[in-house]
Amino acid sequence: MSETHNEAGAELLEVVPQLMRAIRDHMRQHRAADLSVPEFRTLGFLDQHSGTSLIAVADHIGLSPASMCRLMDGLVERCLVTRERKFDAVDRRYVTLELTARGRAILKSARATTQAYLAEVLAALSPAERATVVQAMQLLNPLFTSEREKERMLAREHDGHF
Amino acid sequence: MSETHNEAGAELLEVVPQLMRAIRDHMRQHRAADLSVPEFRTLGFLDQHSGTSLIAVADHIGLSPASMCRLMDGLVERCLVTRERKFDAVDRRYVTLELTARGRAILKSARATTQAYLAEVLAALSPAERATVVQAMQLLNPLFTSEREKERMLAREHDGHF
DNA sequence: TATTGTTATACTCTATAACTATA
DNA sequence: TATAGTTATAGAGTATAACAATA
Repeated sequence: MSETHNEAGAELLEVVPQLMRAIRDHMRQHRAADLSVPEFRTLGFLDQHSGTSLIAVADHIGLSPASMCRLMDGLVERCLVTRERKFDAVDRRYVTLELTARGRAILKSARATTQAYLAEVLAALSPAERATVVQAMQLLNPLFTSEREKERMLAREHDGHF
Repeated sequence: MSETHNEAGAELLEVVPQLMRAIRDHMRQHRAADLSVPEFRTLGFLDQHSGTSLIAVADHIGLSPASMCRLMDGLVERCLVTRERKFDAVDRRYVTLELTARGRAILKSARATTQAYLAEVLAALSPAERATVVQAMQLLNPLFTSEREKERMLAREHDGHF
């Protein structure tokens, strides 16, 4: 366990909570979209994986199935997502989740607003510095996907499920 | 608002919540220290700013004074922090917050454990890649300190308070 | 009047456990 | 038996508002 490992770890531990708080506070203040961070991420996942199942979303976002189920209740109630049980499905235990037109619109608007806020803050950096940030995020991204999701993605390759 | 701003913003929005969840989940699982992320950060701040006030900590961590007061109740109850009203103080509205020996020990242990976890994950990166991560965090750190804390640090220069 | 800190209260987020339906 | 999803319940975390003491 070298010094550089620990230095990077220490920096993450210092900075990530601040970043997270800034993002969360911004989203909370911005009443237009009225999405929590997990709700926002859920809509983003459904946008890219239309028709996916509850457990798949839960694994990706990192929530328990029960919590995701409740979160989804809220999204369905607000008409941002449709949740269907298809009785002619191959496996009738699965539910089919899709964005509505309204869900797509809200996602787009929330994404634009939050990215604009972040862009404003990041404007203090030089283009080269921003490139460093992008690069770091791309390095970190694959390291912190949940074990469950990795298993699911492997299983998908074999089964062709979803 | 150039493309690079938005790209960096988009990456942050994608990756930061995942990082945060990994950190939080790890801390929650690790029952030894039994600290939430804000509690951990609070101890860290008190370690570096011994004798500071409630509002100063609240501003730094990004919690309302009321929430920080409750969080501090818990730390005091667990004998990790002392909270004193000094009746010979210059300004008797302020409270004096300090780590106990136990608080310092718990902080050190929690920091070691979490950094070890992160180091393990970051071991998948090359030294150069880890350096990129460190650099990015150091760039982001000053950008996301709260407005209130900036004001407070300016005021401190004038007043010599704390 | 303004600020520090506290208490009261309520709401959001999340997890665990127990359950149903399907495989 | 095992898995997908749901419901019930409880706990953590946080905010707002109202308040006390001090400036």
